[in-house]
Amino acid sequence: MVAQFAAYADRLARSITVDGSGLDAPAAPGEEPPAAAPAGAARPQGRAAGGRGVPADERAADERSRGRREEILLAALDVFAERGFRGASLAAVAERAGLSQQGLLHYFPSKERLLIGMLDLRERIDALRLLADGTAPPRLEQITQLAEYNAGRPGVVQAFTVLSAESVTEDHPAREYFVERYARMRERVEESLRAELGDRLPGGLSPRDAAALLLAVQDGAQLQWLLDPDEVDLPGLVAAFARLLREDDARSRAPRNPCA
Amino acid sequence: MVAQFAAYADRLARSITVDGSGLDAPAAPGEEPPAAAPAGAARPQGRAAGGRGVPADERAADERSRGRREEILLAALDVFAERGFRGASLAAVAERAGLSQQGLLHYFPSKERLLIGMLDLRERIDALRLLADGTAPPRLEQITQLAEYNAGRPGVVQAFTVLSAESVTEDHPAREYFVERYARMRERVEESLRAELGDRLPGGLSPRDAAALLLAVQDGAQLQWLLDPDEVDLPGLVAAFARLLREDDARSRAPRNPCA
DNA sequence: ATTATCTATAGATCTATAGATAATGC
DNA sequence: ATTATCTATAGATCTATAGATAATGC
Repeated sequence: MVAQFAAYADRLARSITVDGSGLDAPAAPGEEPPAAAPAGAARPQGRAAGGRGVPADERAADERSRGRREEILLAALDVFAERGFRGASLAAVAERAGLSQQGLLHYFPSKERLLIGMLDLRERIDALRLLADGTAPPRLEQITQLAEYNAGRPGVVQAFTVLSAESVTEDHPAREYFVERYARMRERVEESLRAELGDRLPGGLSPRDAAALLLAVQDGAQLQWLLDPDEVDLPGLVAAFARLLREDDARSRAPRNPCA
Repeated sequence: MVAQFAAYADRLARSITVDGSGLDAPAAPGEEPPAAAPAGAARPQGRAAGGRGVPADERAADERSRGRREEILLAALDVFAERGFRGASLAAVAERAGLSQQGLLHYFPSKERLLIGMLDLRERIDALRLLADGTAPPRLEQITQLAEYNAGRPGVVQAFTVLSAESVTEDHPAREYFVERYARMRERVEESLRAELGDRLPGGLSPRDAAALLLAVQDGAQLQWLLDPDEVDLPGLVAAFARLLREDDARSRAPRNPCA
């Protein structure tokens, strides 16, 4: 399943490099991933890879370099998803990206910087996705759709599930990233829920707690789904929780005693 | 925080070895953990460790060996919590347990077997805990209390958060364990919810989905709590979700149209 | 000159095996 | 004889540095 993601992400990254689009072109179902670069099949020296179809401009070298960097970052996402940060080796990422380990270190001076670079790229991709959805705070409906979207990208889900949990371990380079990411997301989701459902939620739940719960449900459901995709319906679970939050929206707004 | 757990677990393991009790003696708040065995401070050769206060019987050697094994397993839990399975070294576990790496391999012939052994021990401890609570299916209230209990044992929580996520990676020795653990827990919690709340839950939620969601909430909230304990109230979130499930328990049991 | 690569390698781990030594318990 | 340990070490990695080589673009 990781390979399937790689196919999508590969095209995605190319498009982002070129013009920042490509986010509306999900992988056609059943489409075969491109054959992975065979081990040792490094391209001819000096032949940069990123520029397919890019009009040459004054920053051609930059563009090429950026394309290569992103290829490496996508390989890193892939390998970190498969083995975690500690379990992945630079050599494995390099092989996936089709260059030598030392070639990789030319772009990212350390394994840690590679991880940070990969998380930054995902951040930019996600930001683009959100922009495409407009600038209004995301509605509950859209958050639910995210689970649907994620169910088609097991590689990304797996990378984030593995890395976020790993990040709580000692001296993990992504710890700060995840602490801030969750704080930011709690804020954002709280705001959305408040805008959409008001301050009064079922069970006397505060929008703040509901936000944390919604994120918790996503993460927890993803873990169960990764372990047993046939038994666990990821989008179904997230949608069910969303229904719970909306449940007596109508009822609680109705007068307490309809008979009076 | 891991050290704090170690203090508790140490005593716990001793008691379990001796008579299977000790589960009702949680660590006194503020109690200092015993100083960790300093590196290299191996005990005198041939002096087994597990038998403190154990009446000598015909299986004295077994008992001693079991005590030592459990000491090692508790060290393993500790180290795996801190670094994950892939990030932990046998030498680190051995040092924590106060023997050499090769001494450790005398008890567990491989790192994989050490992990399995550790998970098995937790399983047995949890089973004892459940037995102490009686044989009836756990009520929602008790499941909520579990979060409270867990909030005082960050080491165990961290070990399970890290290892369960890591287990979705390639060829991870705990994958099967976690697949089965979650399947089993979904069944058990579903049964409990059905017994307590019936088949009709808020939002048209099925007891099956509610069970998966409850586990997801626990795991997801634990992750956020591990990353930022000051910002995230673990037991509070789980209790809030439980309230959501019970929310219109009374209301939905009432006749649909109270005015008729 | 800069950029993209590579080969070679130092230095640190890491898992696991081999085989020795000492104490315990029949 | 069995059990608990240790020392020594093989063999495999793994990260990162040093320094060479080739192509590109001023």
